[in-house]
Amino acid sequence: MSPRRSVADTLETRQRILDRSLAIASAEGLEGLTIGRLAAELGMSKAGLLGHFGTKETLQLAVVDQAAAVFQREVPGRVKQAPSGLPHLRAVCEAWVSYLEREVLPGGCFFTAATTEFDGRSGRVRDALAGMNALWRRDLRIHIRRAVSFGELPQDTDVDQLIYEIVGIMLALNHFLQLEHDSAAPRRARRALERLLGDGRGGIGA
Amino acid sequence: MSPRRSVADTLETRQRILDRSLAIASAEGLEGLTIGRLAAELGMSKAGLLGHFGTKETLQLAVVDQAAAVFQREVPGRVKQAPSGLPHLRAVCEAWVSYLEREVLPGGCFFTAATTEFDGRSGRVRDALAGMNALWRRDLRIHIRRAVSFGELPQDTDVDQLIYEIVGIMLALNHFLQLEHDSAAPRRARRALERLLGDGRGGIGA
DNA sequence: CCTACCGATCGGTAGG
DNA sequence: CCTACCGATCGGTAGG
Repeated sequence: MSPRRSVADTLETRQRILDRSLAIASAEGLEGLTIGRLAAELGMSKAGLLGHFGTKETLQLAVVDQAAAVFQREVPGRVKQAPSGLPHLRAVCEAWVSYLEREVLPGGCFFTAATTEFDGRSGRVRDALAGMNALWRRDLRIHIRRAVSFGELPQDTDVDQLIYEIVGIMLALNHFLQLEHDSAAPRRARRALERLLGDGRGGIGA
Repeated sequence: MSPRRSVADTLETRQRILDRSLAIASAEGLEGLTIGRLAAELGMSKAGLLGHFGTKETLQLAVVDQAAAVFQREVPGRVKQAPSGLPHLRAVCEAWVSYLEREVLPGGCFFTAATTEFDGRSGRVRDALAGMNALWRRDLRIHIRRAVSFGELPQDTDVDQLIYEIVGIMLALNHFLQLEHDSAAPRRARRALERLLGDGRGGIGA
């Protein structure tokens, strides 16, 4: 009565495809992820592979979700125990730096690469990437607001300005690590963050 | 005696190819710049087009040079009259923000897009991009050092830290403009720069 | 600068 | 999950 492939096997295959896809896409881009190459690396046929996703765009959307899951696990997932407010914000930023420093994914931050690749286009992949970025900024905003309400950051802190500057620090970290292989970059990122969030005196007033 | 195509005509055609190539590449990436599409948009044959460059890689390298020429004209070229030292550094950064704000190239900063696209690869294009980035950082370094020696920035300024943070501000500007179409981003960039370079008191000490 | 052509690869489908 | 196949496009070349 049981099918030759159980549901569990199917899900496992799907996960294998996604893991390999994410590795390829973070190193070579979401367009560089081609069906033929992916099938060859996985030792399966293109048709068998496409059976799991239907089209390349659906695969790309699934890869975006997978990347978000990895980021969620490696950054906010590592600091759940940090006290609310400024300590949590600092812990999240440190986990973010560490995530980039450890090169969890080959080619650095998947979202930086994919966002830069798709920001000039339109369609569902671009929208999904923009949505993930917006969700993450919302997380940051929550932590910043808490830190302000707890008096750990100045009352006149410009929240969006602070988010802007944190994002810039992370983009620069990815840039100097990936293009220059600059091992001093994580230190520079931490120092810049320290200046923004260090002791509550360096905050960004209005 | 004169050839059907003069040297001037040939150079003009070459420039037409480069201008169009740069527009395509900054919007769609250096790999998205395909010979067939470029030839179609220019109303010429692929063979005629390749006659000017030989291979796609040579074309890509020429596009990198062209992008550098545009950046040179639009950023340092616009502030030659600014007084040496901190005023020059601030003028260069303002021209850089303005360059991104005006969207001189469709799709934003060509170098940001191309660098992210090629940072995980090897080869001449990647090396050319890394070289251009290094040259530009050298320019910034010169201006920062002058500002320090003139006493306009603190003596203990960490020059590479300052470059890191300026680059982050510009990467974030490109990110928020291109992905979020956030019209407040230039203001945030200027504010962040003001905090770094504003009045000589916000400098980055060691 | 052109036409005509090459092998390779693209995303995807038919049929099983 | 497979084989076999599709039309389209890729970078590039031969020959003029």
